[in-house]
Amino acid sequence: MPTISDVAKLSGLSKATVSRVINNHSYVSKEKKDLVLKTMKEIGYTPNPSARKLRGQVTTTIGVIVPRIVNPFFAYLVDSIEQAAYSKGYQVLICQSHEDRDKEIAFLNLLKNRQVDGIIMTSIENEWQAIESYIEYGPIVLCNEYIENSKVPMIHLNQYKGAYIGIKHLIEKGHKRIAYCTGGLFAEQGKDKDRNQGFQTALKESGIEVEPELIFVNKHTVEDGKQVMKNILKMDDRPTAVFTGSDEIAGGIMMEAIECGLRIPDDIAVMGFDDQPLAELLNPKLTTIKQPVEQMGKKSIEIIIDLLKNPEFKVQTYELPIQLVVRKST
Amino acid sequence: MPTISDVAKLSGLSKATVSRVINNHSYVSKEKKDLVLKTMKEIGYTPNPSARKLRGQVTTTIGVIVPRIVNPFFAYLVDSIEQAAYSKGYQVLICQSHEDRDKEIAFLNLLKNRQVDGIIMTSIENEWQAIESYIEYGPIVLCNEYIENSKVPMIHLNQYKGAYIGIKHLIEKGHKRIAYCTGGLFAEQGKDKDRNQGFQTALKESGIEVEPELIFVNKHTVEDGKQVMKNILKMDDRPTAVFTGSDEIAGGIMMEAIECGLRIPDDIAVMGFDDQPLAELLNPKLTTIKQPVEQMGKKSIEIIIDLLKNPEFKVQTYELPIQLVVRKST
DNA sequence: TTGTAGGCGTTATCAA
DNA sequence: TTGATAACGCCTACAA
Repeated sequence: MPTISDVAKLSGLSKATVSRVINNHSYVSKEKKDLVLKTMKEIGYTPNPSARKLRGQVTTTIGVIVPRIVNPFFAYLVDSIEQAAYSKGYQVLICQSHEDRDKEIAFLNLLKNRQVDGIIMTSIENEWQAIESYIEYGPIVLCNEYIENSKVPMIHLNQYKGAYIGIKHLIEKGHKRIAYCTGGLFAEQGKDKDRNQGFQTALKESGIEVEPELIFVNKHTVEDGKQVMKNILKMDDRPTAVFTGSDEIAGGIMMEAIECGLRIPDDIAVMGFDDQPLAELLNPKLTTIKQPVEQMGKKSIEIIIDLLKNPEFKVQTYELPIQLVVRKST
Repeated sequence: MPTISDVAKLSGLSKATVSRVINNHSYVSKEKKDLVLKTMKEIGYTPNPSARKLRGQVTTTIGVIVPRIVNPFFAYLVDSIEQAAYSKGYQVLICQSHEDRDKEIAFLNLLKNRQVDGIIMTSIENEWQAIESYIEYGPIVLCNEYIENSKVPMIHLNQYKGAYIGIKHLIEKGHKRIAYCTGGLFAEQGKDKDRNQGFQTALKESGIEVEPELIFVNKHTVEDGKQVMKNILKMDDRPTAVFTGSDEIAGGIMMEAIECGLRIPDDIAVMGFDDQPLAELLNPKLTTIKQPVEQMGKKSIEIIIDLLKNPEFKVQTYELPIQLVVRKST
């Protein structure tokens, strides 16, 4: 692999001059600049990123932490982030936390180590305080997460509203007994608390009581959805609709329901969350809450780059629109 | 960020000794070793990867090139590779080529630049010759691709057989007019040529002619599948079955067919490829060809690490089993 | 068993 | 406008 010294030697100039050309610094004569450029091309020179990072330059790399890439929601989010980054000359380092606290910390250390210029977090595993302590090493942007009183920019959706309009839709369709699946624990604090509140408010406004046996917590996967449906089938007094936390859970629920001869939405209505490509592939097509993944990715990159270029950049919160997509499952 | 010098100073030892401890070298007294370990923990020291890479050490990083991460097949493949790598102490750098030749070359340059120790390629965009020239910089392993007479290890599936058993299955079910979707161009060479041959052989064995109007080329997405079905619906003499190159195309075909009132498999049988989670979510559940993604990932990592540890490692080809999964769509 | 010193490739500072 | 040089953090000959 040719180095900057090779380029210097071959063009009869100093490393310093070559470096200036590489980094588009001023005070290089057009003549020498062209010579350097030509030589670089000739021997196929590429700057060594490790050396650059070590020297303490900008890395033009942004880390993106996601729980798992096999979750299509995050795959699309990462993809949109990467494309936005690429168009601005940045690389993206994809980091899967696999919901592991230690891995998350290890990725945050990339900031300390100057492996990345900034980090976009799409999920949070550790205490916020621990995470926030890393902002002294570089910008952190929250994408699709929301933390009260944090000092970092957040690009997020109004999850409260998402659940609210979803449940409202079910109520309008005449449902009164609505099962509810959350990824968290239906607690006041923690994951999905905003959605939980949207759910409760919507019910309350229609004078419907929350029935604890219709709340399913810690559900994430297709398999979870199947289990939920199995439980519902055992009930004497079944709910007439199910609101879920993701299209995948909804898919599992539908699969199991159809397997057992139930008709959707006549026997039971099912509602997803995310609006993944899957939603349109299900039969009947899934009514769901659309999250504007592409916009979130683009905005996150925009913000983090602004922050990089101007550390005084005003930290604020961006809320993107979330909307109901009515299809055939409700 | 603390450096090795900080650890050395604080523990009253030299950088060399600290380095030896970090890298588990011999000839360090237990006493000093413990002292160093303690000091490292105290000040939260982590070695700087850039410095290590620059110094020309192993990076314990393996690059994985995929076309796009939003394709679930590749998402699962990457995930299995990452998990296998992690369990052996390696990191994985996920590289999306987005089917761009230049990006692929840029990623190959990671090898030159010593950013990664080796590269696993799950797709190929450039001429093989150009790619192969990079093996002088480090091992390249092909995963899910096959190149005649290459000098690199390959972990792949018998795609010929995949298509063959799929088509055979349809024929056994009594189908004689079978539409065929490929990601490539139905050429003698190039992408999907093995599948194409399996398709043709299976037909020939049953005395069925290939009907050019039933061949759909360059199909990849759900949207493509919908288009294919639209074309089929316009035909006077419709095929009774469709063999596709991925579960997603199959999903698009089913969606459109159902939309237009066709029953699956009675009016038209549909067959996928991959056995993604989606296959079980479709209604009816999709008959498909299962690709052992997890095994492929694991094997690829195994091979590339063997190669890293022993450059004399004998290069060979590994074929993993591919199998038919019969569900309800055929 | 431990320490010293040099160099990996780059960029910034200073001097010319 | 250009060049020499030091420094980023680490590892490894070589010396002690």
